[in-house]
Amino acid sequence: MNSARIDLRAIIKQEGLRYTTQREAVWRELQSSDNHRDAESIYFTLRGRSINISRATVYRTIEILVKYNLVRKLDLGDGRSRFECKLGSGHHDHLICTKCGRIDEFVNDDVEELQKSIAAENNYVLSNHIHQLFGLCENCQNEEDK
Amino acid sequence: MNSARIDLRAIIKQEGLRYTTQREAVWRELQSSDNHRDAESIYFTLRGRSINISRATVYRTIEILVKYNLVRKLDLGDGRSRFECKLGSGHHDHLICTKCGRIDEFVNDDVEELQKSIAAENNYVLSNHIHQLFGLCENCQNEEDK
DNA sequence: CTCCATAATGATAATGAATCTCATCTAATT
DNA sequence: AATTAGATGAGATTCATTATCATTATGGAG
Repeated sequence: MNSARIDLRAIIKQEGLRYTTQREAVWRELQSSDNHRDAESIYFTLRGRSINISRATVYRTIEILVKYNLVRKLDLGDGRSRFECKLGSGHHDHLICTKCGRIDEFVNDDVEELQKSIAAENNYVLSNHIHQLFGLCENCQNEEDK
Repeated sequence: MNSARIDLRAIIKQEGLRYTTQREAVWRELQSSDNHRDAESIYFTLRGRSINISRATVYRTIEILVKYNLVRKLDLGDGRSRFECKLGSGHHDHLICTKCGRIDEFVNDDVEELQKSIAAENNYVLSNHIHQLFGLCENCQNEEDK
């Protein structure tokens, strides 16, 4: 895998933007931590590490990372956006436990193929999709039994 | 199809709730109009018909309709919830044009089956899902050519 | 290395959807 | 018609996110 710092710096520079400590910090945080992080969590983690950053800058930086396809924005239905680094893992969709909030990822090529035919049948040119399965994860099913 | 007014009144009564003009109006509006309505649009439509109603009541009524499975809540990714009447159409998912906002519906049993196996493989008990395909509709593809 | 234009930041105000509060109103039973 | 608990409306509140704008700092020029 490429060094992420170099990747971002290159892109940032190429666009005539400036490579700042805040932008680097957000990008590192998104790479090093679990996926499905929300902006608030990133904000507090960085503040906790004595990195000067504001919420606005967290959002602004994520916006850039999304724009340059380094980060994917997720809407898991709980009112806040989640973000995941796109390096190091291919496309996947999500299973979400409605009880404990656990998030699992899945990949299914058959579904992807069907999406293409559905789009074709309806004369759409597909750009992306949201596919989320909600239910009870294994642990929470067992909890229900008690 | 059953008379909707009777349906709602019956459910409302059965639950010890009260059948009000506001609740009837929201329900009628959701039935008679296109799907994918948002709360604000319902609010203004009803106000435009000289029906006394507040935003809060629109939201409260929709909450009841969703609870009793008469209405489905949709999140189409534009920051506000949409609602569609569940009478008169079976389960379906959505194709959304990213340019003009057009919304089409699709049904695909193969995908539904695959969702079940994906859930099973991951030891989830499925309760619902979100499946949305984003892209350019036929009209907007043609616009691009010009 | 210093200067400097201007991009980026931070504090805070603003926005917008959705919910909550509470005084007032009204459905519906007696 | 009286009663009472549920329902409503106006407005306040919340929460995530975006906009504003004065201040700061990056990075190329000299």
